[in-house]
Amino acid sequence: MSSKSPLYRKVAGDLRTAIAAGEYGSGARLPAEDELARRYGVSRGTVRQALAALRADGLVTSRRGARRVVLGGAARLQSFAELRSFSRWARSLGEEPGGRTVAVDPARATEEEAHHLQVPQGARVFRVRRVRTLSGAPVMVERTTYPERIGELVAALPVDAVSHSEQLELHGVLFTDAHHTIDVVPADRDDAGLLNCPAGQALLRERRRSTDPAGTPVEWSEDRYLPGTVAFTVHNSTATSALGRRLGED
Amino acid sequence: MSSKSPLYRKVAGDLRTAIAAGEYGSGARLPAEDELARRYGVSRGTVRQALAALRADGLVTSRRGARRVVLGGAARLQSFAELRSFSRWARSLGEEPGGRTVAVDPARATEEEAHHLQVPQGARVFRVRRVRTLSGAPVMVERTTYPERIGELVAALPVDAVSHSEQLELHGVLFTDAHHTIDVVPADRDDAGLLNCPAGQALLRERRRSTDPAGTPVEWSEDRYLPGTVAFTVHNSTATSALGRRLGED
DNA sequence: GTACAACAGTTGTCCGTACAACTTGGAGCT
DNA sequence: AGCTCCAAGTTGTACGGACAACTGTTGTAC
Repeated sequence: MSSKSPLYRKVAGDLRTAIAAGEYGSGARLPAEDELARRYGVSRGTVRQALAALRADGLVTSRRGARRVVLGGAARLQSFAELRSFSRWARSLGEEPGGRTVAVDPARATEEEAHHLQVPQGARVFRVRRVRTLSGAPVMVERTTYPERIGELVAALPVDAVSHSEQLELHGVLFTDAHHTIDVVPADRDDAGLLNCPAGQALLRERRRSTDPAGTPVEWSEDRYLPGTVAFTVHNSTATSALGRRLGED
Repeated sequence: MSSKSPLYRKVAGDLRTAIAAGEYGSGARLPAEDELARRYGVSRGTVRQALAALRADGLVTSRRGARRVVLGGAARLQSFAELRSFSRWARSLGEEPGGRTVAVDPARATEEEAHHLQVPQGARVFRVRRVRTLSGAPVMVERTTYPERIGELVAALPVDAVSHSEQLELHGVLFTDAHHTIDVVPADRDDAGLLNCPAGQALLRERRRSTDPAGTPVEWSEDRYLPGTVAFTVHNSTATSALGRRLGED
C-alpha cells in the first residue's frame, strides 16, 4: 500500500509521534541530524527538511552548534486542514459540529469585497450566512463572501450540509493560504439574534481571506465567536514569522 | 563593508523590496528559480531557501509545475522583533510608545506560572505589571512573570524605561520562540483602573510564553488590549501552519 | 471547433560534498 | 575550585547533480 507522500514527511511524522509519545520529553535533546539520517536511511538534507517542519510547528528549537531541543507546552497544534474547516476541527476534538445556513444570497460585490476577492466592484458574488454549533450550542456566526464560480457550488449544497469546505474540496476547490485578522467587536442586532446573546456583547472576530494554489482568492469571511468558546493559538519564531500586530483602524 | 548575513537572506531581501516596490504586482508571476539563480549568481538551492522565506511570510504561493505567484493583500507583515517588542512595533508605525511600570514584585511561582516557566512550584520569580501607551493614551496592560535570573535584570531597570525587551537584549537575553493564545476577557477592577475604562469592558487578551534559543522559558505574560486599538494578523498556509484554534477552557 | 496528446517549462524531492560558525564539555593550568 | 583554552560535536550555508511530478501551451486529429 505505501503512500505517495514524500520521504521527509514520513520522517517528520515519525518524529512528531515520537515526541507526542513522550520519547523525547520537554527539554530533551533530539538526536543529531547525522544520527537521524543513518537511522532512517536518508540523507541529511531530507532530515533537515523534516526538522524544519517541526520547527515551523513550534515543536523544537534549533540553533547552530547545539542539538535541537524539544519545546514543551506548545503541545497540540491543529493542522491547516483542521483550522480551515470548523467541522474537521470540532470532530478532531471529539465535539459534534453543527451548522445552519441562514441565507445564501447572490449579490454584487461591495468595494471591500471586490478588494479582498480581487474582482471588479459590482461583480457577481454569493454571500452566505451560517450559524455554527458545538454539541448543539451556537458558538459562531460566519459571514462568507464567495466569488461567483465558487459561490455557485456552495449555493447548490443542501441547507443542512455540515461542512461546506469538505464539499468544496470534492469539487476540486483547494484552499492553501489564508490571512487572518483577529480582534474584538460588539454584537450587532443580527449577531445577537443568531447567537442568542444580548446585543452589544463583545465577540471575538476573525476575518479571513483564503486563496487557492494559484493565488486566486476563493473566500472572504468574517466569523464572530462567542467569548469563552474558542481561543486562537499561534506559534512564531525568528525562523518563521507569521504573526503580526496591527493598529485597529478597521 | 558587506555584512555577514547569509546569501539567501540577501536574495530574499532583494525580492521582498522588489515586490514591495511593485515590480511584481499582485498576481504577477515571479521569474523561475533557474533564472533567479543565474541573475544572482547563486545556486538554485540558495534561491529556494530565499523563496521559502517569502512563502512563510505569505508573500508568494508556490506549487509544483507553475511559476510562483505574488499574493496581494497580505501587504506588510511585522518582523518577529517588531512583534516581540511593543516599543519597536509602535515606533515602526510612527507612533510614540510609552510605558509606566506599575509594580515589580518578587514572588513565589504559582502552579500556573511554574508550569509555563518550567520551574518548580514556589520558585522565586518576578511579577511585573505595566501600562503601555500609544501617543499618551493607555492601550494595554501587561502582566509578565519572569524567572529569577531574568527578573533580577528587569527589576534593576528604571521605572520609566520604555522598552524592557531592548534592555534585556543588551544583557544577552534573547527571545526566539513564542507561543500565543488570543481570546476575550472582561476587564477586572484592576484593568479598569489602569486602562481608564469601565469594569466588565471586554478586552482582547494575548497570553504569551517566550523561550530563548535553548528552549528555556524566559517570560510568561498576559496582555490585555482595549478593543479597537490593535488587531492581530496571522498568515498560514498548508506549507507552514502556525495558527490554531482552541477550545476556550481557560 | 473541440477534445485529446505531446512537449517544454517549472517546482518538488533526494542525494552527495564541503566548509563555516557555534556550543559544549573536558583537559590542563593556576 | 575556578579559569582558560582546545577539540569534538553539531547545525547553518552553499554548491552540484539527477529525476519525479505537475502546469500551461501548442499542435494535431477528429
